[in-house]
Amino acid sequence: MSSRDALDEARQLSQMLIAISDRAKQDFASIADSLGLPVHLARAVVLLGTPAPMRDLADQLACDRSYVTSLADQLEERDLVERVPGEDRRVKLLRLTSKGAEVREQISEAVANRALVLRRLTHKQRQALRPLLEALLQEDAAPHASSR
Amino acid sequence: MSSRDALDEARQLSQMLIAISDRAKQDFASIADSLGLPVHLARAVVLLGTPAPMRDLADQLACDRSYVTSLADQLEERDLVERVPGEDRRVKLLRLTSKGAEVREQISEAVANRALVLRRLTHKQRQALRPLLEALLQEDAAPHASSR
DNA sequence: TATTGTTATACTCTATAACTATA
DNA sequence: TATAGTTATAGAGTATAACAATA
Repeated sequence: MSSRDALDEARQLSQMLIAISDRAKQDFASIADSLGLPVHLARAVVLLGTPAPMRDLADQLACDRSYVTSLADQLEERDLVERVPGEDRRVKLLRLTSKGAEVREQISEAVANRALVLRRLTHKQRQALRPLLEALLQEDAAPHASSR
Repeated sequence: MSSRDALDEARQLSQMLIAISDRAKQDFASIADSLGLPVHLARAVVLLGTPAPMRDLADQLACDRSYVTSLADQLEERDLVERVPGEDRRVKLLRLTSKGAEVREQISEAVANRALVLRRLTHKQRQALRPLLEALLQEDAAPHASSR
């Protein structure tokens, strides 16, 4: 019975967390949209605060290198990014153009301003929230003998 | 300056929330996978706790009716769901078969057991978390004159 | 006329495999 | 031989549009 309650509580909290993050993603999508960008391009722009090898971007986006090629093509078409040669001559870095940097600034500011955590929580509540989120994000420790 | 800090804090917290929900989704995906189900079918099974018109499922999944047709086909192939006629003769209800109900029970239990909120938080922490999440999920109230 | 579910079709996002140029 | 980026192609997931049956 109390175990059942715990499971229900877990389900509820999990669903709330997912709903919250879905909202945050919607917010991001609508910001990207207001700038005329598909979400995946906006994400890439945000990640390119500093010029990076295409390979690194693939790692950060957890996607294939070939997909980064297509992202880079789209970003170049929009004049947001340019490919610049790396030291290792196999490598190409993606670097924001000045327009790209401007767009990145706009996204970044809009995201922060619309953030649910700012609109809905007081400073004190945010302070209370952080350690809870940190606990949730702990890496799986050396698994207990019993689990799994 | 303190405004800048607030924006950084907002970014951090938002990213943490998204990371947490991504994990929860990964967990769900791996549960679905362990039962041999694609995620979208597992989600549908979870939603079908009680028989529902295909139209309702489309609303809950926020997808097109035509896509529900294809979900229903796949679920029927696996003998998890059957189409039963509704009162309104245009309507078909999706109802879990006994196998479907069993699978639903398995998913539900696995989800709750693996839930990060149970694995990482104490009871007290969960109690502290809930009101914060509730605040984050408040509907947008009558917008302030200033906003937007 | 409007709505439910279906069918056929097409699109978007992303991956895989094979290729090139370097290392 | 292994790695970075590219190309061509294919797949999964989902939508759109037109349709039949019913309301």
